[in-house]
Amino acid sequence: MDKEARAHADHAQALRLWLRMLTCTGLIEQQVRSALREQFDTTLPRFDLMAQLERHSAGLKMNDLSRRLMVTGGNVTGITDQLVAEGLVERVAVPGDRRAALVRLTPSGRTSFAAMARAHEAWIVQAFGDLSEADMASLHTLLGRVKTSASAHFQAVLA
Amino acid sequence: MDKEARAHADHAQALRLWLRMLTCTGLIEQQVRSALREQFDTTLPRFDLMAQLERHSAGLKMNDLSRRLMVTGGNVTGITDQLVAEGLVERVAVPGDRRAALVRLTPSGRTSFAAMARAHEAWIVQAFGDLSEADMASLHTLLGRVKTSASAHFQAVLA
DNA sequence: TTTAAATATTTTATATATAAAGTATATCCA
DNA sequence: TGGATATACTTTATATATAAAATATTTAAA
Repeated sequence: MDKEARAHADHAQALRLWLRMLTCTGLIEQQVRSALREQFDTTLPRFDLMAQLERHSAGLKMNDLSRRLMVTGGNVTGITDQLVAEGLVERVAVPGDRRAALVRLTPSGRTSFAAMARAHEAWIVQAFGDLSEADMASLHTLLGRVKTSASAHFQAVLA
Repeated sequence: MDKEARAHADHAQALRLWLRMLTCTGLIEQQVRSALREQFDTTLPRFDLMAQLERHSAGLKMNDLSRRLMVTGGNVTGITDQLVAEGLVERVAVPGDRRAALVRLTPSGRTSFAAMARAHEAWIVQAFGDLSEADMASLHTLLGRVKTSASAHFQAVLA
């Protein structure tokens, strides 16, 4: 196979791989969304936000949530408003800074999240159920390489 | 390690793997969205819809698009409306069925998509640039297992 | 110390997305 | 044939998501 043919093959391979990644992620994500809605009457963005707060019991500023969830601040405002309306989360004033507000789980939110997290874990374990521990370890390693590679070339493409 | 401890380890491993999959997919997807917007003033859903039409030059029914893109019919209606407004796509009556409409690329849409597809391929190749062919092959195989596993357990969770 | 710049968040306008209801047409079958 | 069903699509209401503008407050600087 000459250089050009090999380069062409690489392109097709990378594209096929990307499509399969999207398929896998989408498949599991749809399942999680669907189950969250049916079993807990909630959504994935709300679950994700609560998961961050669960790890930081003192609360997080909107800004922190925005960075950790990798979404815009306006988005965090909307989801937080929903969760506040549902009594699962509360905004607390920050003593030294009247611009900011800490968001944290209410007791009700903490209880509610615990149940969802248990179920969520079970869904994920089930989704990967046919893979051996070795499979999962290899996959984790290879995806680590993808993460590094994609991050490294991110700036280049934007520039 | 006893049975319970091993089970616990599995859970953590599956969750970590899932989070890493989400990170990788999100990283590349954000990059693609951003580049599509900056370089072609369009969006990923529009690109995806046009990609389907490119593969079926005779056109696809809304229904087909909905299944292939794995989104609801209402969603396809909205994106198609946008593309029609931009002159990239057209709705054509189906001879035997007055309910249905074929959607297909206009000449302008075909030209426009060709340029985007070329760039898209380059972005993806770049994102996976640090992986060897062997890495990509392994990843493809392992993700095949994930796809099968997640599909198999999909019904079980919903039931 | 007043202004300028930076930070934290919300608001606005717009684009996806979904589920569920609505409209129109086709098909089936008694 | 003609009414029940199914199919194809759109519409509606609502929830995410973004970018960009607006608001409020803090910090830095001249």
